[in-house]
Amino acid sequence: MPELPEVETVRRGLAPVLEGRRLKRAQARRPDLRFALPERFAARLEGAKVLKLDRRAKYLVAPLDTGESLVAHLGMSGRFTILAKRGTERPGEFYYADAPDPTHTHVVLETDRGDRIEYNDPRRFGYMTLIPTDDLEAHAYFASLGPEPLGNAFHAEHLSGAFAGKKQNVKATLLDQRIVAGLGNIYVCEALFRSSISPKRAAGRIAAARLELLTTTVRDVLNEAIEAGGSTLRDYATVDGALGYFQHRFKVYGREGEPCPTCAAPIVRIVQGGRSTFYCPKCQR
DNA sequence: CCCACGACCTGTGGGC
DNA sequence: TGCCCACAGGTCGTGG
Repeated sequence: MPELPEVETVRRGLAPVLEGRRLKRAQARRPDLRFALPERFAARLEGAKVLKLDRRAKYLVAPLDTGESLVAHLGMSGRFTILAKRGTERPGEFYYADAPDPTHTHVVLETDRGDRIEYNDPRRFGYMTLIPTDDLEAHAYFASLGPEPLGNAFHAEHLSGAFAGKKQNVKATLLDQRIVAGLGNIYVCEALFRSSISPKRAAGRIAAARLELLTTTVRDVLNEAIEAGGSTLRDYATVDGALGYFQHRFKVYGREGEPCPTCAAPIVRIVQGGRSTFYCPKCQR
């Protein structure tokens, strides 16, 4: 599920049930996700008050009143489900229409208000840990991250500096979290399409004016996806029963062989760095 | 340092 | 129906 917009959507969904709540119970059903969970993981969570729920790049970061922060990355298939106490659902909470396979529910949290939050992750590429809040910025997960694409430090000058001299193609370069933090395979394809930049072009060989456009399209595509509630590629419904069905229509991602929305030439799929890239060879140069 | 590639793990969908 | 392969939203470690 998760690129930046999806993680942000999860953050917004979880914040109302977590922020200001005390964790009455925590359970780790296995000792590891992608990496080993820290020593006494559940015990260190139990009794802690969640001060806030933040996002940095694709990480969720929850500072606790114990001085530690719970840090979670959803990997490829991680998802949180809120099982709100019956009758207490509020707007902003959500569940997935297709219930996750319970055999892959690895972490369960219960708040002092009676809400239950489950972390499910079949592929187990996700990870969680506890880091002293004061040490977050220096931690290996965060120290080398580039700027937030929706923040003020992400602009054309940043990209021209980071791209200077790079022979690597721009697609792979934009996936490098040290250059911009939070982009993933889908939104890189979409932003390059909107910028008319070929994914095969060397990052160091993009004119300044096009980098300006690229920063704009990156922001736009992320903001639109966040507004749409994150593109989970699956339907989800809001707890209050509103028709929450969401189908984000990508322009190129996953559309091999379909006509380019601009010029009708077929969208092409290529492999770069072992991952699929979708683009229009006529529009993107 | 830069870059390409395999590894991690499970599920799903297409082709035969 | 069953089997096998390719592929999936991300990162990390290794080796050139």
